[in-house]
Amino acid sequence: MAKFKLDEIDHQILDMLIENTRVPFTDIAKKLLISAGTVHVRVKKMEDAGIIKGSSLTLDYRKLGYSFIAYVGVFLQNTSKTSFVLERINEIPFVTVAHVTTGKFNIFCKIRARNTEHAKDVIFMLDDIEGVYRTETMISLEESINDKKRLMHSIFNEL
Amino acid sequence: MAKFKLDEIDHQILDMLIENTRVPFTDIAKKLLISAGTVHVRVKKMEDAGIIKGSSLTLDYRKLGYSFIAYVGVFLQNTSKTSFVLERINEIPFVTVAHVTTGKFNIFCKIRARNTEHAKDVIFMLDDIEGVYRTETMISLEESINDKKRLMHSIFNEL
DNA sequence: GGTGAAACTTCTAATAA
DNA sequence: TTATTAGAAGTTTCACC
Repeated sequence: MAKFKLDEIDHQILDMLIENTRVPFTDIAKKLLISAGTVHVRVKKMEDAGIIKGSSLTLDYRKLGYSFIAYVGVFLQNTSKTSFVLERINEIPFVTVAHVTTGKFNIFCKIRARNTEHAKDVIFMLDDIEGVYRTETMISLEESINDKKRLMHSIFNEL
Repeated sequence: MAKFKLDEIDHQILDMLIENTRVPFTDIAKKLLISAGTVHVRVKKMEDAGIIKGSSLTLDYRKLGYSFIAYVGVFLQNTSKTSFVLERINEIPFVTVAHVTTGKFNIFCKIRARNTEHAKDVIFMLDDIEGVYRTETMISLEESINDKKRLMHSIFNEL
């Protein structure tokens, strides 16, 4: 995968958009002392290059009644069943992220649920999938860090 | 935490914005057969209520040269050191997420790095934090699922 | 590459229903 | 609560640096 070259202006644009995707290009232009047209062209270029894959809202799931987060490690009976199991996992909407991993687990999921009762149901669904040997759950007591922006800064400073 | 009431219109608006935060309100209005002003008022209401916490770009970190993802479980010598350790972890920009957890680990992190070499450095930084007993790493071979929208649909259908 | 201005589109807030 | 509307603001294109 080729590393795309971004210059300082691109970095600054991404930096502002990462914090708020709806910040007007005219504001970005003003801050960076360039024209709004330039911002537009550069954003488009980054979209075309696939650097910017999309944008999404950050919602407060607690306020929607979903305050439970857990990570669930999945052990398979046999790694050849990985894609089958992933397909089944994909049918459970409360699993928001899943990775195939090396190390302790074969598959590693993040789940979101209303409460412990509901989480239990979700974990049982995972346990019940054919090919799953057992699971191990880590309940999140607190999401302490969640920071895209800091990473971005490091990436910028290194490039 | 009170559960905020969203009606079908709100759901649909969120649904469209989750996929693309820059979709014009006029487009949303057209699709839902309401006025753009109404879309505006409803989005503002959801922002004021804190349901919508913000928006962010989805970037392709691989294209930026960061294709390595791992989860790292941290064992502490003593849980009383949790907040101290979290502060130190927070100084490592390549740790993008951290949760305090029950279960196997005391703290659970997600890291992003350029490659295995770089990941090793990051993990060593975690290991070196005072109060950290040891760590356990799970390397992501493949991010198979990452879907906010599906969760949103379930939340909508349940409310 | 970038600019600046024109043409076009969207947003927003006030008013009315 | 929702719709309309009109002025303000933002986006996008393009001829020209």
